[in-house]
Amino acid sequence: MSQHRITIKDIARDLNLSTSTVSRALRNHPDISDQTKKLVVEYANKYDYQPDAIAQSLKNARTNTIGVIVPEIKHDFFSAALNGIEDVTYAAGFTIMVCKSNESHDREILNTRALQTNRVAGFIISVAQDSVNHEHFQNLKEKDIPIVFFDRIAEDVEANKVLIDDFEAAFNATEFLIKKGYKRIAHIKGPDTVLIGKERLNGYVAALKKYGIKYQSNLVIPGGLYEEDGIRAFKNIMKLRKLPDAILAVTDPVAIGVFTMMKQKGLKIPDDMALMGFSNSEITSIVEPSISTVAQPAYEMGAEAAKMLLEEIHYKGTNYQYRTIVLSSQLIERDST
Amino acid sequence: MSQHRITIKDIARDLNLSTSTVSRALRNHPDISDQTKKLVVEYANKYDYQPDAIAQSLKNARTNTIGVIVPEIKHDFFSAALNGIEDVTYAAGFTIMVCKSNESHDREILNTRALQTNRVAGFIISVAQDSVNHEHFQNLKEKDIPIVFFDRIAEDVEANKVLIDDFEAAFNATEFLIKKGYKRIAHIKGPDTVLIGKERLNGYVAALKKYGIKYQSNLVIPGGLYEEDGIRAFKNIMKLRKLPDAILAVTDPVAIGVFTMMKQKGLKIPDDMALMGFSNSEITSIVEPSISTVAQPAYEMGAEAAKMLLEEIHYKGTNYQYRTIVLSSQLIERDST
DNA sequence: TGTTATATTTCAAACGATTGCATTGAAGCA
DNA sequence: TGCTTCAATGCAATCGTTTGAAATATAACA
Repeated sequence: MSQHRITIKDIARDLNLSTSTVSRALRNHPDISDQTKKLVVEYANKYDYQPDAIAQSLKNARTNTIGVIVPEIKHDFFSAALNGIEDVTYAAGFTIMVCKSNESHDREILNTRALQTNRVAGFIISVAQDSVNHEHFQNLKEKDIPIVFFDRIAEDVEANKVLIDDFEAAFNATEFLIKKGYKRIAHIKGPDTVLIGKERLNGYVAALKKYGIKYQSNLVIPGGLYEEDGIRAFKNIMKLRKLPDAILAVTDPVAIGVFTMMKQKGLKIPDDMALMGFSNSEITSIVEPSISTVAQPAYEMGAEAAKMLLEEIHYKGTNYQYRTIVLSSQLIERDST
Repeated sequence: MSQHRITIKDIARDLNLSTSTVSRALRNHPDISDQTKKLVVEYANKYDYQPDAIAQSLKNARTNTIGVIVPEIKHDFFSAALNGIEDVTYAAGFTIMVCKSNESHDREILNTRALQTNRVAGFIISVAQDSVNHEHFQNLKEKDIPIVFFDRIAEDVEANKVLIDDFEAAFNATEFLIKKGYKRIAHIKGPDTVLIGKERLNGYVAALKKYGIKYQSNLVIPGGLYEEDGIRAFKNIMKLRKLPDAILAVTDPVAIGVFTMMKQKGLKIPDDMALMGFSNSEITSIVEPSISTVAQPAYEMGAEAAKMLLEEIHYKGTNYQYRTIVLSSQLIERDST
């Protein structure tokens, strides 16, 4: 019943050749005569021979698999990035192993172990929110396993990186709000552990400063990255003695959380309060009023990360130079501001 | 620099033991003395020994990897299903290789080949829209590689399957619209190649019949599965001599396409026309008016598919019985109807 | 015909882990 | 002392492929 797959040995036996000859014939080695090559290749095609990637990997000490670790899959930004990664790696004949850290440091560690155990040729990682240290990444580096970080960078790890200029993007977004005439702009910030959170906060602060607006710490609301964080933050905003007239949320999901709360409370957007998100999730363009946001090129970030990783994997020289690619983000003005 | 990973051989050499003893000690084989076990295990921990999954796979003729093929990643339904799959397989010590068919038959074939080459222990598949035949799946079956299909089933392949009762769900949705008093209910259908499309259409037709409403073929609009299909279909609907008073879309993305067009055309939802989607994407609850839809338990479908697959992989008996799990869908009434 | 060069092909080891079988050593017993 | 028994360990083959080196066959030349 189970006709197990045909191997090089089978071909060698049936054709009265040695496995080495078959192997070389299939890889078009110059030593092998055209006649033999033809024979072998035809036989291989006839019986649908496919080399065993596992055996090849063992021999070559390297797989054609890329390990990908993301905090979450069901999230427009990450699923778009995964699309980009998959397309590029697929085109290069690689396969991706996808792990999800669930924003947990421990699970991220286990993910790196599992993927390492599977000898992936390299890693593409977006760091978990709760990642308190990066020993597990340093560990990979010590073993010379290439890593590319995207969006959620590990600052202290030397590696290729793909990101947008979060500082600049937040600066522009804030500047935009200021120029629109908003006076009390609140910012719902991300977790302190995540670099993008810090950068975006800094951009916000810098823009206020440039326009001579006094920075008020009570207008910076601790938030998070997801919808429930936005909901929680909004409730805290509503407790303020004096309400802001605009909110800059650190991510779109946070903005969505705020958005639903605003509607629920009967607040008019943008008249009572303006709202701005971050990353141009599909949803921000469809809700009403549509939400202004900063478009992050998620697909491209994934694709660029994959390209860089493949480049590093194939690099043969001695001292490889890490790069950081900063993709441009784009402010998208909609009805919420 | 690159301190390559430590192997059983290294341990054996350093401890003056044979590799067999080390291997057995690590797997807690009864033949090995406690003293030796302790020695080996401590040494292994000290140097962070991790067995090479590739070598193990080669020996065992089986990996701890599950191959997943979905038509698309950036889609609420699939990314939620992927979450379910990842959680279950992760808990079982398996890793997933994710491929995306882009709804293309050819790419689906190449995906199955690539994953097979990587000797995945089994497949979880949602069939591509353009999949014209299923030889590549039959091929896997002949090699006794377990497959579980979810949502987009291959009817003609005997295997485990996870789906919702699309017929019933569409029937209920249509019945619901009828009871709400809608008289001319149009249906934007999916591609004929996809089973869920056919089933949903049948459910729609059956409900009309039950309530003595004459089936009008011009109210069944060829659509597709995605937003652009909805947009296209809506344009065709607007060409009808007599407009429908409700639209049942085959998927949420299609409904979203219709939704944006309706807004653009200034149609009042649900007064001018009601709208109903399929699968409860997050977005349907946030837009205004919110869109009624049929909730598909996407995460659970993925999780169930993964559980079934693991069960089949671990099955030791002789004649395995395939099952089809039908998860219940739930009609969610919102403002669009 | 013997020698050398060249074209093909085979041998054998290797990748890292597992496992049936053989070996070793010590204890137990007559 | 010789034999058996049993626990503990080692040997060697194996999974499927690759690859340096050796072997063989063929041709070419003197």
